[in-house]
Amino acid sequence: MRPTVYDIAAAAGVSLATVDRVLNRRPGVRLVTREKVEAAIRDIGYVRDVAAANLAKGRVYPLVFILPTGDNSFMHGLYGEVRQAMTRSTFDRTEIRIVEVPAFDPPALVAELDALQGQELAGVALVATDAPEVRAAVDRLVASGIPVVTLVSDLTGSTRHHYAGVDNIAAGRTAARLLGRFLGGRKGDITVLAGSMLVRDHRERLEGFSSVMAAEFPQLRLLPVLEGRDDPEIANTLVSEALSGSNSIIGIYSLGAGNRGLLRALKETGQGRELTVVVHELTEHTRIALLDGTIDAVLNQDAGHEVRSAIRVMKATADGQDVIAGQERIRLDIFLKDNLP
Amino acid sequence: MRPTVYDIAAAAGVSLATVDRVLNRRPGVRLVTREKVEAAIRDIGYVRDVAAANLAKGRVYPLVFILPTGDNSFMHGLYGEVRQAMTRSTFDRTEIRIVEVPAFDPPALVAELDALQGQELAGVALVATDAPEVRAAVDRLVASGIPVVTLVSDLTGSTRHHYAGVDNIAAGRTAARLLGRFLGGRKGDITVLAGSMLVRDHRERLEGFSSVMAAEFPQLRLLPVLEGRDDPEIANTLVSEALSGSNSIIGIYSLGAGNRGLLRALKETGQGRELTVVVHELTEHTRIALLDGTIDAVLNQDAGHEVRSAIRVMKATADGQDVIAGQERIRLDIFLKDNLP
DNA sequence: CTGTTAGCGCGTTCAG
DNA sequence: CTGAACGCGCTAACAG
Repeated sequence: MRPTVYDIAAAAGVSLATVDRVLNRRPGVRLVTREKVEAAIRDIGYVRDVAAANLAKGRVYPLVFILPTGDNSFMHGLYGEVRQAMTRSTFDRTEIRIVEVPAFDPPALVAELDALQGQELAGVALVATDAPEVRAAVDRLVASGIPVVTLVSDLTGSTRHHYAGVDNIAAGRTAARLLGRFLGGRKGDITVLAGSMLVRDHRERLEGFSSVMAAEFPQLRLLPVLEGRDDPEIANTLVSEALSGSNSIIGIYSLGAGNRGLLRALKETGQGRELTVVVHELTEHTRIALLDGTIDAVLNQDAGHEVRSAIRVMKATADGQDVIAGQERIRLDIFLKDNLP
Repeated sequence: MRPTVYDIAAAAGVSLATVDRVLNRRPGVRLVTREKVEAAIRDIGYVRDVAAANLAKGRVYPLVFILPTGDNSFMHGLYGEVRQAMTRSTFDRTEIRIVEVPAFDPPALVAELDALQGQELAGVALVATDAPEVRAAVDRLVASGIPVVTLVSDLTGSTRHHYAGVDNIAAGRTAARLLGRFLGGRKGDITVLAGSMLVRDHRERLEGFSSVMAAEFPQLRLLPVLEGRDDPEIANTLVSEALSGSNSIIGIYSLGAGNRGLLRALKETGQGRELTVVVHELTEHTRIALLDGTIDAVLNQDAGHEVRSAIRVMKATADGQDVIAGQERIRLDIFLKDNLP
């Protein structure tokens, strides 16, 4: 039988309350007593039963997800996954609240972040816009003792506890190699469609993409990046213009959202041209395009996995526990038409 | 506050013990009483607190993993993951036992399966060898009330509760498309190295591979399948012979384990030839080969995810709960040299 | 057939 | 600074 608080009380020759105080780092225990108890804990190899502790405490984990507004399928999916998680709240002992902020708007994000100060939270997850003031606001939150995890897009250099998202440099590199190899030695131009260079994930994807392109596929030339703000309308316009303006374009890499617009442009302006296309995020639109051959590969991050992982990590961080690293690594999914879920 | 057993007792006008009896489908309750209680449960929207129940019961989940012996990195990895899981046993309330059986040996597997009958188990996970007698033995186990999940290789047509592994037909199809597109229109022969046609996962991969090859890459011709029994030595011999015997081979698909042997053959006999190679399972060997360009893509199943998923499913099945479907889907990982974990 | 009661492992008053 | 005692939501004897 696994040792309990009774065992350690007996071993240390103190009462339960004292054991509890040292377990929960509460004041009111003399140094000598504390050390005696800590020794006992180590000796008998005690591990706290979190379930029983939570039961006794009636613990719930109040969690906040800060998500950007935005009319694209990926964000819709992300919202959906968070709502799914809310569904399991009673079971998980979580209490999830969604806060919406305008996309690509650092001041708005900072305001929401600061508004969370002082609220008794077990964690906040945010899709970070990469700006110094956001970094500072996150650091303030962390300093106030709240577990913070970035979701989808990271905030390197901040003190956030964890990042629940894919390695975007690797994603860009992978896209470059797929595109390069699928083009099989052909020579021509590549157009890159991004959302905004204000978010780190897009910048990183571009960085990875460019470096592999330059190093390994010199016969392919990168055109200036198109910024579609993850908006289908803008994306459509930009890609249509690009395609009409040049017929040396043989490949497209769409590293942001708003692919609905890209697909429309491909169907209309791209009609009859042989384009190799790699895009990010599996949605109902990109799925169909993959199946009908309009695009060749989809790189994806599993929003459900990201949300569940973020929750696990926030809970664990809130209790000072550690997590299974391998389980929390968000993988880059590569979908061809053959391995769609 | 979420309703408890007390609330339902009050609502139904009975005692706790009676409530407990109907909750746990135990005998000793009159039909009318039972119905009254069930109505109350529905009315107040009661959901049982599994953690509290497990605490009260002192419940542990005795689990058995039946794994094949075999000197290849994938199986070593799988063992490692199960051992990792054993590490978390106290935390998970699991009690995991590993049973080893010779690989590709239906009678041995059946014997072990039957030996498990009557043991009070919360679940058994097995890497299934696909044979009618195995199917029957699994069905017997299921009939005796033990949750059974297949791991890595499925046993279609049996009554196993769940399969924790990748879709191997999709894996084969994906391999074909990667190989076909990476070869960019070149014409030549493709060699397939398998472990054994006795395991369903290998048969399915071959099936998926062949069908996409035939339908979409007619310029590529499949050579007769090599069966290496997932053994590095045998694989080395077979591949070396194949390569020496023909110089029209331009691609290789290794759909089983034992890639150490394949890699040796490629280094020695394949020296200087331009081969496009797709293999299964990321191991220390295939990782290096991917990085140094000996192979072009690795298809992988995350053994850690498979094991954790199998455990979650067995526990849930044992308690009659349901699982998050999306979470238990085992994805096919595609690794290029750029997105290695 | 049904009800009472004492725990499971832990946290938390409230006296001492 | 320390200890005794009760309760979290649920199960399991043991009575009736």
